[in-house]
Formats: sequence, structure tokens, C-alpha cells
Amino acid sequence: MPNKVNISTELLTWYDAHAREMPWRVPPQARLRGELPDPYHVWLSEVMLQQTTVAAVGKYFHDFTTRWPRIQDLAAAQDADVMAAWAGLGYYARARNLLKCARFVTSNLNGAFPKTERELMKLPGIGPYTAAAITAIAFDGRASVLDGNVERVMARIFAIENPLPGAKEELRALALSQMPNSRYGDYAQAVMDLGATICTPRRLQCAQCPIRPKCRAHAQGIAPDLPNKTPKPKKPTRHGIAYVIRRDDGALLLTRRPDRGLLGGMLCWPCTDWGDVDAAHRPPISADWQALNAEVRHTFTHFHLHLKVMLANAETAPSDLGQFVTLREFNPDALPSVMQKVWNIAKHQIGAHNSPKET
DNA sequence: AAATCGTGGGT
DNA sequence: TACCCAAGATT
Repeated sequence: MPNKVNISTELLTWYDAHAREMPWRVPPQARLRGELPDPYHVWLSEVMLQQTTVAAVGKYFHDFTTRWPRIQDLAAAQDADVMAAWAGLGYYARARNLLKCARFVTSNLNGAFPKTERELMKLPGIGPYTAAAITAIAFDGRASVLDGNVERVMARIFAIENPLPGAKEELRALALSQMPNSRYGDYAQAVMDLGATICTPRRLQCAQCPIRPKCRAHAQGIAPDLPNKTPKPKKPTRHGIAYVIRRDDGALLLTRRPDRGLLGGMLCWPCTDWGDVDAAHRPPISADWQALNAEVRHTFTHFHLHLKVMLANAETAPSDLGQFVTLREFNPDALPSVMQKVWNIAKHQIGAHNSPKET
């Protein structure tokens, strides 16, 4: 039985008046005049926005586009520079895939992104959502985006009580059924803006909602309860020790993690493995190790981490342990957040230790 | 196909 | 505090 409800007209009208401004976005009035955004900007912003808030992305998008204005510039960048620029944003596989993708598009596609979902999906780091988003937003192609916002909006409009992620394909079909016959890019951004500002997970703004009259969940008084989700398992806690090695000239020893796995490709302090019980002190080099009082607590996607910090002075270290970074070159912002926390503890101790010398 | 992969903000 | 959540992709 065909579904006659359609919200695209109301949504586009609402978007014309309420579209949020973002650095990578072309506002609806300009799009109606035929202007489209730079596909490089759309791709970069969409990858950064994967599981990441607009607020967190802002600074990184500005940094990347200032430093690498075109995709060819990014393709020519050093791996270490891109990983450092991404540090703090999380999900570091995105940065590695970003570079792979930039180099492929530059080398094999003359710097131009494909315009179809099928072709975009072949590129590293571009999945179903991002392929649809680039198609619709950058090229105004007919594509239906399905992200967390769209899932929530569809679940409420149609009062879908089946829990996610099982209900995903059902919600995908409903989202597809709502597509207008033009303005695909504006429509995609309109649904996501609605989900981000009106049809939010909590503290819904139904009084401001342009499609409230068509919302079955609102009519039934269950909008705040949707979408249902299967409960997540509790996170275990893991334990480890981070080792900060300092040369007398102030240089610090850092190691680069392998490309696969947690914090892959990122610069880190040498660490023990992170296990279910307190880690035994296994110093990476023989030295006069000092245990610091404070402990780093950090939560990853699927476990909590308690990280003790130990500090030692050493003039040399085996190269397979890592490399000394001079005091001048050391930039804590190039470390992932958990390792920045380690530094914040270690640097206080170093400062406390050194200050008597200088006075 | 269920598990893995970060981080910061909101409640 | 503890949990939820964010413009998901990959294996």
C-alpha cells in the first residue's frame, strides 16, 4: 500500500527560512540561483562530520582548507602532517582514508570527484551516507541520505517502534519515499537540520516543527521515546602505563602507532598493553623511573582506560621504541586526546622538577 | 554481521 | 555519575 504522506515541501520551505550557516555550505537562496559548493569542501566536511558534532568540526575544517586549499594540496601533504592536523578529532582511520582518497582522486580522476553514489562508494572512507551526501549536496544529484538525524525524523513521522539498528532498512525505505523531485541537496540538508535543531533526541521542539501535523509519533504522544534502540553493553575498564622519556635537552620520545587499530597512525607515548587488570611496570628502557601521582582517565568508544604515567630521563633509546622529538618541534596538539592528557600530567612534574634548577 | 573505532558536550 | 549522543565506515 503506497504511502501518501510527504514532508518534502514543508521541509524545503522551512529550510529556506531556517537553514543554518556553515563554512562548507551554500545557502538555499544561492543554490536556487544555481550555485553549488566546492565538492572538495563537501567531501572534507562530510568525512569530518561522521559521528562528530558540527561544533567540533568547525576549527578542523578551517585549518584543513586554509592549509590545503585544493584536493591536490592535500594529496601532496605528508602523512604525519595530516595525522597531526586531525589529532583530537577522533576516529583516526578517517584521516588515513582521507589521504588515500585525496591521492586517488588527484592521481586517477584529475582531481574531480565522481558524481554518482556507486562510484563514490568505491573511494576510501566513503560509505553509503557520505556517497549520498556528496551526490546530493555537491552535485544536486538524486540521492537520499540516511544518517542518525534522518533515522530519528522518519521513526517519529511514521511512529516506527522497531528498535535500531534493526529498523535501519525500513527507515531507509521511508526516507527514500520522501524525496522531492528537485533540490536534492537542499532537501538532504533540510532533514538533517530539522533533526539537529527541532526533532532532537531530547528536549524536542515540536512547537516549532514544520511537519508536526504530519507526525504520527507526535499525534500518539510518543515522539520523545523514538527511535527505540537496542541497549548497549556496559563498557569494561582497561589499565595501562604510559612512559614519558625525556632527554636532558628537553626532547621527548614518541612512537608512531601502526596504521591498523586504535589510534592507528598517531604519535603516542610508549605504553604497556592495555589489559583488564593493573599493568605490571615493564619499562621500555632501563632508567630511573618515577611514578606520577595523577592518573589519566579516558573513555573510548567501547572501553574505559585508566592510564598511569611514569617519567624518566634518558639520553638514548633503541630506534624501534620511537624517536626523540626536540623540545622545539614537540607539539602536544599533534597527539590524540588521551595522549595529550598524559602530557598534561607529565609536564607539570617536569616543570616542578626543573624550576628549582633555574632559580 | 557484530565489533571496532575517539572525543567532547549534554542531561 | 553514568549514560547518551553526533552529518558512519570498515572488516
